[in-house]
Amino acid sequence: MRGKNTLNRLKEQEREVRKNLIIDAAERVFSVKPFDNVSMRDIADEAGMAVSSLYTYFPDQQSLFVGATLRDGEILVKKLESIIAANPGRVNAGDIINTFIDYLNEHESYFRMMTHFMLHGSLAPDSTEKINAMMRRILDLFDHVFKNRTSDTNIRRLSHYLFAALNGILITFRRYPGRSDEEALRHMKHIGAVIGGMIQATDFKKLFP
Amino acid sequence: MRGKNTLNRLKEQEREVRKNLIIDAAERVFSVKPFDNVSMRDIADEAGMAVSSLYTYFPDQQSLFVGATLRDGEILVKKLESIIAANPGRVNAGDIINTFIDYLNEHESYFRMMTHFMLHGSLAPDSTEKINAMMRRILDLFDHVFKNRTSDTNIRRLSHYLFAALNGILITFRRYPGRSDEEALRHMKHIGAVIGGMIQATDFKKLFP
DNA sequence: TGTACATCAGTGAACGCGCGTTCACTGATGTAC
DNA sequence: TGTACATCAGTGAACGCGCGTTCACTGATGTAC
Repeated sequence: MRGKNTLNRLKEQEREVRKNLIIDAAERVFSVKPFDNVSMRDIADEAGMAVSSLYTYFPDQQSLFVGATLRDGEILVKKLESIIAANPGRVNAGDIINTFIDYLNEHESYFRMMTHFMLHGSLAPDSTEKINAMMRRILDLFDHVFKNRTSDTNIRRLSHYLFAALNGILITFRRYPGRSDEEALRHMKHIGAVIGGMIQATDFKKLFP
Repeated sequence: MRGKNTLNRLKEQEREVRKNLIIDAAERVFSVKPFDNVSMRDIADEAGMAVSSLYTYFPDQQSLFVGATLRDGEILVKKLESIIAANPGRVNAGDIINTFIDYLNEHESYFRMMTHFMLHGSLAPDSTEKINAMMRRILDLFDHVFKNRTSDTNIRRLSHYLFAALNGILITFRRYPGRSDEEALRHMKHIGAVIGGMIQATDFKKLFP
């Protein structure tokens, strides 16, 4: 019995490793092709396995895509948490903004999926719930930027603003035609700095009493 | 000769009318289905004609989609222009923001296409140029919000910020799960008001010298 | 006015293609005796 | 230790489907004489 459990546990771990390898491959494909054009065949090729093997680890395509989103989202949340933990009293807007931009710029997969889900809306109910839960966690972390600077209702609204504005920067300038990736990133950071500067300079208690 | 020209001119006008009817139908479909899932068959059905007839007016699907984008963009530009013309000295950020949000909220097609092109990037060169030209016109109009409030370089950067932030609002909250369309629009206006308020309150000369 | 012909918007069926997914099978590994 | 059997990740070929696009054709309208 005991031996059997150990074996099952090892098998389960092995399964997780494979799942992650598949997601790794998927992300490499995402960085090259538009999200909606990525096929199960593309991912299988990149992972060096047969298409049908993907279905051993993910019941269907959407599960694979959502799995990748959640894995990446988890990492982003951890990064934001560590920034906040480093300076809990006074969280710097610029640090949060730059971390967010860097992360979404690097992790094409996460960025593409988020916008994809936002634009399409239709998603299996439990997937929607998982993605929403993650968005709420990110908003909770954004709240720290505005803490003690205005009422609680306004804090959440400002986090929504920050989240929307950052998404907008990525979507609008990530693939700005005629610009290299480095130029695009630099430009996004500049615009991010505009947001950060305005947030730090604004007296929210006075502006939204 | 003269008669022939008149006939040709009438035919050309008739052609434009048909093109617009097709685009009207396409927009009705866009408002119901995700942009990437709209097929030529959908549009033909909605327009009440055979699929093959669409090709009498548009050489291919992308031309039809770009045609719709440009037509809608033109209307948005006109609206923004009239706001600016009404009060050229001191353009109110809130008016511009609300017009933009209302328009993109109503014209699903324009909104979806803009984000689609932004996310995919790959587009026939002359289509890219046309869409970019329109984006530049919109940015030029946004410039008026910041005119005389900072240096010219900063003005353009602020217009980029405003454009990105507004796109982000639409993409993030247009289809917020569990909210009705009216609630979503109200929320977007609220966040838009945050942006407008901050823009009006910020002393850009001091913040970005 | 009547007839033969030209034009051309619009049609319906068909095309090839890539997609997500399924399934009978393989073959390596572990287990039982 | 050797043999028969069970398990199961991984395979390759096939499935049905919806897509964008093409094309030979139709039929109404206009033109020439």
